[in-house]
Amino acid sequence: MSTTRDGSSRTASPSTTRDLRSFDESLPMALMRAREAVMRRFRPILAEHELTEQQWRVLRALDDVDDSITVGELAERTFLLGPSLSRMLVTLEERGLIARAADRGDARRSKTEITPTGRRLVATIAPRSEIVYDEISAQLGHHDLEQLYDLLRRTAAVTDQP
Amino acid sequence: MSTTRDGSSRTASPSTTRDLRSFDESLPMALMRAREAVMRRFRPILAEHELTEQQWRVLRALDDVDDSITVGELAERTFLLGPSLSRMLVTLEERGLIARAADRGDARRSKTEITPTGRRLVATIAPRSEIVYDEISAQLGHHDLEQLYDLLRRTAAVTDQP
DNA sequence: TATTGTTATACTCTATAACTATA
DNA sequence: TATAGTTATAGAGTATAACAATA
Repeated sequence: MSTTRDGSSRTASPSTTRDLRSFDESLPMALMRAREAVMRRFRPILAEHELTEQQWRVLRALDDVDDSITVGELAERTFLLGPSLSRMLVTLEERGLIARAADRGDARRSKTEITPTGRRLVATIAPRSEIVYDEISAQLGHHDLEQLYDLLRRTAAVTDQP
Repeated sequence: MSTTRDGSSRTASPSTTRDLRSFDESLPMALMRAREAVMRRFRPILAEHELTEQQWRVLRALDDVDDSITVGELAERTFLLGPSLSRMLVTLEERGLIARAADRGDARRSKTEITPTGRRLVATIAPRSEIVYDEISAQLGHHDLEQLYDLLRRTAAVTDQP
């Protein structure tokens, strides 16, 4: 690698002004490429179960919490907008994968939880997800993988406070 | 961090079977969160210039190559599907940001290039992109940032050959 | 017969605003 | 008056198939 990023002009650059890191090497693209590589293996598995990537995010997020959570909380965790999520929850409820109930105490809030059927679906898909994970773990090694997580966490933290 | 990922059951896990890494900690989500953090700062800049994230990817990819490239090549580099790209190119051409011409030699191929207007737009936006980049660079430090790139590259390589 | 790119079609998600009902 | 969630609406991207032109 060893790309010059110290503010000086880059070696192969025809421009005198400071360049963007080349497209292929830009951080957003590097992140997207890594994610694509992971998801490319995983999307067919989801498709078999007629789940979109976003619906899977919702199920996984709900599978993680033991209790039910509000729509707002769920939107934050899944990076989905309220309106998108709202309609997705209708679909997932119709499929019996999630259940909703009004919050006792604050009737504006609607609490969502995953159903046993939903948990079974997650449990069915989970092992296939592990295979992809293991490939990456084997490739990078445990130490480097943890380091990747750490670097990603620190990157995400940079712009957490807008 | 130090999550147990060696195949043994996890400490806080109620399940006897092998768990998924928790949703928040899953690799795709970690990658998405990092990317979101970067793009959250950048999207408003693109919106000012009425560009979507995908249109920006196309312009950046074309700005990178000195020559014109085929639609297929462009699709690969930008992670866009042919039909999506095809329609986007019409829009970008109408805006005078790109130009297309039939390939001499193989009339099936259509070669695309960025126009001077397109390059000016990229040059206008680029410095704002650098600010975001510098924040991350400052936070992680040069060494760790390069390491992040290296780890992302190795992650992407894992599933390159399906 | 295979390849390159475009069109057609249906669906999903994004994004913003407006609305309902609570608080 | 502010908040939580839904509905409305417009637009963009995804995905697959079908198609035209060319190799």
